Amino acid sequence: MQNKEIAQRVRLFIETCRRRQLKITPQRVGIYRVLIQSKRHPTADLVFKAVQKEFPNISFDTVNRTLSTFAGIGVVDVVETFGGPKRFDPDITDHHHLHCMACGRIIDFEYEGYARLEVPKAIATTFKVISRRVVLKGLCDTCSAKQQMF
Amino acid sequence: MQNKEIAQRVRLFIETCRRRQLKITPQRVGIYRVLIQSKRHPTADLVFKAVQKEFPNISFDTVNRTLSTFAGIGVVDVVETFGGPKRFDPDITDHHHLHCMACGRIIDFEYEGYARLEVPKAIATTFKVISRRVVLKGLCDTCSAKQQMF
DNA sequence: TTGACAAATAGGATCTAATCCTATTTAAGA
DNA sequence: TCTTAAATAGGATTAGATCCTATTTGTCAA
Repeated sequence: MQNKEIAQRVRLFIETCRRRQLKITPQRVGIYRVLIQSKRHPTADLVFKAVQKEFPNISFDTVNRTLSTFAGIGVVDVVETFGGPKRFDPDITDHHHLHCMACGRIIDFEYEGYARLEVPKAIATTFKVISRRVVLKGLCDTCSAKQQMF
Repeated sequence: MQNKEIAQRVRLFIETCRRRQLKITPQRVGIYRVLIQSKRHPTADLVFKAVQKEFPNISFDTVNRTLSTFAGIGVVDVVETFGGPKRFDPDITDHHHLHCMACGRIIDFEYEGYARLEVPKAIATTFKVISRRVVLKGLCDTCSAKQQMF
């Protein structure tokens, strides 16, 4: 990601914080910068370790709490998992997930075929849908090569 | 669920265990019976508490380990969550999920529109898909009535 | 600018979920 | 039966997440 793009996204992020009356702290900006540059679906611990390079005294609690705050204002997504630590997704545009059941890897993909996954009418009336995603479980190429047991 | 249906499912379950060379222990059968009669998506702890009524000395570890074993042989599903304890789904037929972001409730639904969610060709060649599910996040009726903040 | 105040942070304590360890028991096949 | 490997109970340990409180800091109004 270009420095220019990062700066632009940080600017938008700051706007969002103001709109939501969240204080702009150096920690929050630092965490956000790490997030948008991290490879996909980091855990709080991974973000913590990365942010520590810039803020040696930052606490895990701050990172974790901040990630939840970000999720609350829609700046980051919490992705579906099948156990284990929470994972965050800085890519909040529409996309879908493959989950490898053997190694736990999550692979993003986009597909127009799912572009307008329509919500059944019966549901639309009782449930306010905010995001929609297709989740495919299975085995990635490396893992299915290794084992025949599934 | 009718006693007759339970007995039939237990019979099939026992067959599956034999096929996989798993010993048929009273604990396993007890856990399985609780599972198929439990309301949807119980945690290991919930299953544990229910099974304790029949087996006062059963340990949590046994229940938890057994649930993983069951998931391994496809007798139960581990469902996607967004943090918190693992949840198991005794309904292994195709269906989809609504997740309420406020109360955490998971609501099952079926919809023919999603019946044969085709897997993109590019993916089918590198990833062995075992299950497919549409996951909708949002707010259930009770929660969206309470809060306007999303 | 400065001062006041609510919000945010650091750091440790606590809680909860999950897994591991080991002695004992038990299912299943010979 | 007898044997053996698998499974269990129960406690210990680990990992992830949250909570608590004293201190610091961003923001807004004077």
